[in-house]
Amino acid sequence: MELRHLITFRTIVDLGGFNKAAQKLGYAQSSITAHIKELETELGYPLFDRLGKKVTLTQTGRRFLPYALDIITLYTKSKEMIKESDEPSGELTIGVSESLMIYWFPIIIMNFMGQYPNVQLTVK
Amino acid sequence: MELRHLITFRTIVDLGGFNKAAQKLGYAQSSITAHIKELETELGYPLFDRLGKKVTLTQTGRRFLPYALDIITLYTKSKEMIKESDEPSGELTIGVSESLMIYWFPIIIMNFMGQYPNVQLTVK
DNA sequence: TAAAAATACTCCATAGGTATTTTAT
DNA sequence: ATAAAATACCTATGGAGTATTTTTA
Repeated sequence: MELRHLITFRTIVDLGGFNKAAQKLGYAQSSITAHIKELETELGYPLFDRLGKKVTLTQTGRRFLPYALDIITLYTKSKEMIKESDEPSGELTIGVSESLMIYWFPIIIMNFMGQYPNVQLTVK
Repeated sequence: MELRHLITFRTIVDLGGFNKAAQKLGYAQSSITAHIKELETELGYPLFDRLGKKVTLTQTGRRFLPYALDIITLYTKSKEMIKESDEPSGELTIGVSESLMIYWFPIIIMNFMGQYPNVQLTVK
């Protein structure tokens, strides 16, 4: 199972067609066909009814959709989580002289807070 | 993202090594290395600390594991669900003559009930 | 006949295997 | 010295594209 097949699947459902999905995802139309064919083969059932110009979810497709969506969001979240937990976080207290505070510090603080939003900064 | 990479990942964690995972999953050891390398590249972080003879989960690996497990079970469930909803289910009531009932019916019923466990069968 | 998907084909990337090398015990 | 993973290399499969054909509205 390839995540990008699920993404293709979802995109077709969202946009209502293989062509549109191909455009949006930057694939050739035939690649979209291949993605879905792959999924269908793996699941053992067709996901779409092909009716010439229109394409509709089969019952299997309708049932499979929520699983596909869940898997996509799970993987997305896992990546976000990894990224986030790589960032500095927690509390940080620093002391600084008044003169420095006036000239340089505001800029430095702004930069820092922008870069590390999960650090709770206290200035004394 | 390839589901089989996640399965490989889980198997390594379960068995505690690339070689054992390779054996269990029927891959060559180098393929296991490739699977993990692929995952690590995609996530942007190493999943294991390689310590010569031993292999340990990194912090990222530990954090990613539950997501991997969830994705695997989700996909597995989706396939089961599709299979099940393909099977006949519901209630079925049939009438049968006594003579037939005595000789053939028991066998037929047993077969039927074995094949379609979701059909509630009533014999009159 | 026009719009959309399937198919045929071609090319290249990559998955998986074998054999070898590296590394920590 | 040994057990385990990484690496180098090779082959075959398959993923993606282009061009064409099929289909039904």
